Amino acid sequence: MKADALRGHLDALLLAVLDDGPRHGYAIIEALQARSGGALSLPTGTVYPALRRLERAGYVESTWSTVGGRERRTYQLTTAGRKTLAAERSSWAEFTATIGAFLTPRPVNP
Amino acid sequence: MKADALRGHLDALLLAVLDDGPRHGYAIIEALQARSGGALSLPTGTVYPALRRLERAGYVESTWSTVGGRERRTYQLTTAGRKTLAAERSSWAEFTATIGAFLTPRPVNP
DNA sequence: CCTTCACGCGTAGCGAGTCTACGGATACCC
DNA sequence: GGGTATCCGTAGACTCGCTACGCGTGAAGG
Repeated sequence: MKADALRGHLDALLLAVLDDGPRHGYAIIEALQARSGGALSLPTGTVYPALRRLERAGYVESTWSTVGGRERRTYQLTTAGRKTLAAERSSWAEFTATIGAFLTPRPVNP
Repeated sequence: MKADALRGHLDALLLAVLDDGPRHGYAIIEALQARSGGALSLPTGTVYPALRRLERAGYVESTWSTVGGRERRTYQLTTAGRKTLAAERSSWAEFTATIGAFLTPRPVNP
C-alpha cells in the first residue's frame, strides 16, 4: 500500500482500534497489523506522536502502568473521542463514495 | 470533506477523469466538481502542478490550442497512463478494503 | 466606457503530518 | 553474554496539497 495514502485517516484508525477497548501503543500497532492481515505495519514514529496529538485534542486519555517491569502507557477513548470516531466513520463513508465514484473499476462498456 | 484526505489519490483521480477523454485543466476541475456533486472543488494551485507532474512522469501528454482567443492546454492519457490508472484502481480497492475494515460503521451490538 | 465576472494558464511558499533514523530501557531464552 | 521481543520516545527530512498571488482575454451589464 502506498505510504502516504493514510494521510488524514490515521487518527480515525487509532480511534477505531481503541473503540475495541483500551490499549497501549505497542498493542495498538500490533492490533492494526493483525486485523489488516499485515497490510498495516505502522512505525512507532508514526503512531506515538499521533497518540499524543489525540490526547492533546482530548479524544483519548492515558494512564501509566508497569507490567512485567515495563512501563506502559495505556490509552482509552474519551466521550469526545467516541463522538469524533462516529464522525470520522461517516466522513470515511462519504470520502470513499466520492472518490470511489471515479476510481472503482467500472465495467467496460459491452 | 477533510482537505488532506486526498493525499496520494489525486493523481489517480486526474487519470480517471482523463480516461473519459482528453480535457484541459479547467475542464478537469469542472468535471470533478460535476461528477462528485460539488464535493470535489479542487483549486487550480492543486490541479495544475499535479498535471505537470503527471506529464513529467509520462502518464499524460499535452497539446496547446486556442479556443475563442484563449489558450488551452489539453491533456490526454498515454498508454503508460492507462496502465497506471488500472493499477491505481486496484490499489484503491485494496486501500478501502484495508481501512474500511476498521472504519465502516459496524452494527452496534444489540 | 468601464467594471465585473467567467474563462484559462501558471508559480511561490506555507503547513500539516507521516516516515526514517535514532536513542534508551527491561525481560527472557539460548 | 548476546540476541530478540517488548515498550517508550524524539528530531529532522520530506512530500504534496493548499493558500495566495499574478497575468491575460472575452462577454455582459450598468
